This record gives sequence, structure tokens and C-alpha cells, in this order.
Amino acid sequence: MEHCDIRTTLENAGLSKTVQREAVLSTLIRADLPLCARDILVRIGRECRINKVTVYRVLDSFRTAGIVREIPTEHGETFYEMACRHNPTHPHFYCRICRSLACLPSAGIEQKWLQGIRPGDAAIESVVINFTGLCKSCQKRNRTVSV
Amino acid sequence: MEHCDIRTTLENAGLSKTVQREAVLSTLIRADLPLCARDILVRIGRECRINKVTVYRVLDSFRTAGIVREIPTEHGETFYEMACRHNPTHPHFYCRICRSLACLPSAGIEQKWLQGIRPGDAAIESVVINFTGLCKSCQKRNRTVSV
DNA sequence: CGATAAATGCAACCAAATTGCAAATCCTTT
DNA sequence: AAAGGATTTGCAATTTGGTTGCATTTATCG
Ligand SMILES: [Mn+2]
Ligand SMILES: [Mn+2]
Ligand SMILES: [Zn+2]
Ligand SMILES: [Zn+2]
Repeated sequence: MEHCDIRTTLENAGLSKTVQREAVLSTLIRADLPLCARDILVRIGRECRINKVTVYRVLDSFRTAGIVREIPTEHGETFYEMACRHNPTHPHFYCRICRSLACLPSAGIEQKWLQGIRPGDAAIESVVINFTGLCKSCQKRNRTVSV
Repeated sequence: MEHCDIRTTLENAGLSKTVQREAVLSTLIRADLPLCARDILVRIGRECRINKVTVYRVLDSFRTAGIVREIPTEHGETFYEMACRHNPTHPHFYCRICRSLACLPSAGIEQKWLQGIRPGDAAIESVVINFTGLCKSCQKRNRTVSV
């Protein structure tokens, strides 16, 4: 997969370049699936000194700038993924047991679906389509337990 | 709108009949929009003695029995609505300012959408389609403020 | 380099939801 | 109707994901 350049991304967004922002951004670019704040903190590890609060604030600035997309889940944790041209919007699958989030390969489908919707008077800013259920490994584990 | 019978609903679900369960169920049946645990607690008020924890547990038993649907929101509160035949599944709109949740009148559309999805190995149990943005009154309020 | 605005770290805080356990209630069987 | 066992509830404490206030540090620009 092709990737965005960290410096260019920050510059284009008008965000000042700090080690913490670079660490969060590079973690998200490297990731092959959406990450939550805790994931990011763990992945950065000792790479650079960074606080939990900073991760939240950095993610918020990225979201405001349109660099990342937010994917809220049933359980309450919010996941993040790159919102660049290399990663068009798509639905997600959330496992209610292991609380993992997976991207579903149906890019662009939201736009088609949106046309069937009458939002009334509301000003819609985003659509979240979240499938929930049991992932493959949790299905297996559950089957074994219940038999 | 037609309504379900409280006693029959509980009996069919195999749930014992307690004043607390009846209170929660009747509140949800009466409601004209999805409610969160706190809403339910407030609406029950002095009607019967009920604890916050009980509301959560009752809602959980209702969800397991398929009596209610869960609608998780971006902010972390979970809303609930009747899942009976009088109320087929539909998408929802969530206002990120006033945190209100509204039902969108597009019944049955999720089922159609599901057909376009390749879930891979996952066992899908539910689809949540959540529109987020600003409701009418929050648009107005925001406009006034920013001018 | 120095000034100033912006970003970060830390501790305290918050709201929603969950847990453990004792007391109360429900439901079946006498 | 009373008894007994299983289920449900209330209460206090805890967990979790996230936020706030404020002092310190860092980035950026002249
Ligand atoms: Mn994704
Ligand atoms: Mn609804
Ligand atoms: Zn899983
Ligand atoms: Zn609103």
C-alpha cells in the first residue's frame, strides 16, 4: 500500500511539526487496521515520550484537519484510521467479544446508500456504518465453549 | 402507534415479571424516541423504586431476549428502543452538540444494504447506521453564535 | 538569539457502565 | 397460605475511556 508523507501531511494541514504528532501520524500510517488511543500509545512505546492526553489531543487536531477518520464503536472506544486518498471510506466490522475492529472491503458504498436516506432538517456531517458480531476466532472459541 | 403488551412480551421472552422490568418496558413502549439508561431512570422517577444498576441489567436482559435494540452513539451513551414488529430497524441521527438521537424514517433499508457487503469470515449480528451532525435547533443556535 | 504563541505533561476529574455481595423478591411446591 | 430455592435488586466500590486546568516545555518567526 502506498503511503502519505508525514511532513507534507502536517504542512498541508497547517499543523506545527512536533515529535509527538509525527509519532502518532507515523503509527497510523504504518498500521494495517484502525487503532484506538490506547493502541497508539502502546505502539509508540519508548519511541518518544508521549502522554495519554497528548494522544487524544493530537488525534483531535488530526480529525479536525481531516487527516484521520474516527470510527466510534459499540463499546465506547473510538478507533482512528488515515483519511487520505490511499484509504477511501468504507464500512467496518466490530467484534463484540474481543473488541477488534476490521475494515470491510466495500469502498464507496456509503455514498450510494446515503441517497436512500431522508435526513429531515439535520445537517449531516458523517455516516458511520458499523457491522457488529463475532469475528472468526471468537466464533471458534465460542463454539468450543458451548459444546 | 400500536403497542406491545407488557405482560405478553415478558412472558414470551421467558423473563420473570418484576415491577422494575415492567417500569422499564412500559417507559420504552411509551417513548416516542430512543432513550438512554439515564433517560429511563428519570422517566420512571417515583413511579417505582429502581436503581441505576437495575436499569442497566434490565436493559441487558431485554437486549439478550431481543425485546429492545441498542443504538450506541459517538459520545458513549447507549440508547434503546423497542425491537418489536411495530418498530422495524432504521438508521438514526445523532446531534454531536445536544447529544439527542432521532429515528430516520427509512425502515427496512438496512436489509437491502446488507446484501452489498462481503463480511469475510465474520458472523454479522447487527448493522448500525448512524448519521452524525447538527440537529435543526443546534444549527440555529450555532449560526447565531458565530455571526 | 529572544519573544510569543502553541503544544505537552501531569494530576485531578468526569460520565457511563460494571462488579461483588448482601438483602429483597419472585415463583414453585407443598 | 407458608416455605424454600433461585432469581433479581440495591448499594458501594471500581473500571474504563476520555476530558480539564494549569504550569512547563517546545515550535516558529522576526
Ligand atoms: Mn477502515
Ligand atoms: Mn429508532
Ligand atoms: Zn473477536
Ligand atoms: Zn442538537
